Amino acid sequence: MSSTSSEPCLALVDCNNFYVSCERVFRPDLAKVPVAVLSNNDGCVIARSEEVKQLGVAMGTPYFQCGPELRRAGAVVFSSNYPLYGDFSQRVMQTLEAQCPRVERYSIDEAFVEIPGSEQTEREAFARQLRERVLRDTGIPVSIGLAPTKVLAKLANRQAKRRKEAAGIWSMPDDPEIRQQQLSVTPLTDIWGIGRRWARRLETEGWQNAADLAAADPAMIRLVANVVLQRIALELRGEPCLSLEETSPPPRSLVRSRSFGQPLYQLTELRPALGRYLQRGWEHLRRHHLRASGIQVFLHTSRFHREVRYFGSRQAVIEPTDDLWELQRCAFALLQQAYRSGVAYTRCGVMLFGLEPDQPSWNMDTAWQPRAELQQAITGLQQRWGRNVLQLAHTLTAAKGLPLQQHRSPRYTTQWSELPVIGLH
DNA sequence: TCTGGGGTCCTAGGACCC
DNA sequence: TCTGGGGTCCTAGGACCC
Repeated sequence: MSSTSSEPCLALVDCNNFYVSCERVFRPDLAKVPVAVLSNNDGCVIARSEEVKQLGVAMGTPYFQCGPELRRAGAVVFSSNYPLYGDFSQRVMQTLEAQCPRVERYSIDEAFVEIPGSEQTEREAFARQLRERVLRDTGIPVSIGLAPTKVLAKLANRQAKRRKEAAGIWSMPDDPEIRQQQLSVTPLTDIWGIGRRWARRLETEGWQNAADLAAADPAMIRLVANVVLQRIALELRGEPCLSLEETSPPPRSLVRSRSFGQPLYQLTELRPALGRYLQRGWEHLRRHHLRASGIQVFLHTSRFHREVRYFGSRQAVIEPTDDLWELQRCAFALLQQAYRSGVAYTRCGVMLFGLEPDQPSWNMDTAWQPRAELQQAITGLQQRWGRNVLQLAHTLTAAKGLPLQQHRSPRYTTQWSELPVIGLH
């Protein structure tokens, strides 16, 4: 077995139980206590501490089902606090970028990084140092999986988390036989990019685990499935097909939507809710100097009830704009078209698509000038005082559609008024 | 009673053009 | 009025991810 290899080495750095870890940074008293974080509207469990996993509470379990059990176990439960998690994510990523030659921010709690060094021991030492650094600088524990490709790094990360003796760092073995052995006990659904559907499909073709897929003829996989699966199979063999993307292309669309705290029936109740989501989307446009050339509005009933079901949506292509009032006029018109009366709506939302960079306003109609200045003023005030300093009045009129958030922790790092207070005793 | 939100990529099929 | 094949673009829907 060679401990030196010329293969480039990637690593997947993944924050452990990320949202829970964020909550614990400011609540060290919860270090050994079962902790769970709920989705918006306090609907499902979306992050679990080790203790909660031990209880057997699965990811995505509705809170109303596992709530009693969590209470019996003395668990502490939080509503999700995205400003806090976003801020911690930023800190973790910046720490990685300061230490690693190349970094791809993959999600709020994961990054692919390039690991320097030609020997496994050297790389693992680097990874170990990186792990300690992130923990020291941010308070967030991470796991690191090392491998020559992204798909293998994902699997290595799983082992880093699973194996106690790994202490958060695990390398995919270089030796082909040992690696094959490892892959042969890896079910298809553990592979990044293969969900339940594809796993079933591949099994009927005779591929039962990751080793089978790695050994299969790539052309055959292309034939049976598609190029995505073919690339995954090649990556399982150690042939890189997915490169490290340090810069991501700007998003082409954005969605803002929420479930309501209680069902809504009337257009007059839906408009303020939609107005709030639209305003969030508009803020994104302004922050990133974008305009939208299309808008879609959707609203629907609960997926979980048998009574009247309805999923309505309407869209329109529009002149590229970042004007809040114009967007709102379109959104409300579309809402009106998609709306059916007598239906219990549990969620609505708006999608802005065809996003493009804001052009200098060479064609600015003078009639629009005051409105552009007004928008500029709003953006300025929001940047200085926070987004809630100014909102369209009608969005405040009905609090009915507001989602439940009964367990939210303070926004320790993003609101002056919610800074943690350290007392001397 | 109570079940999240925000994305990407690929494919198939239709419209249209040369 | 008859005749063919191939390319591009767009959209809807499926699958997957965190």
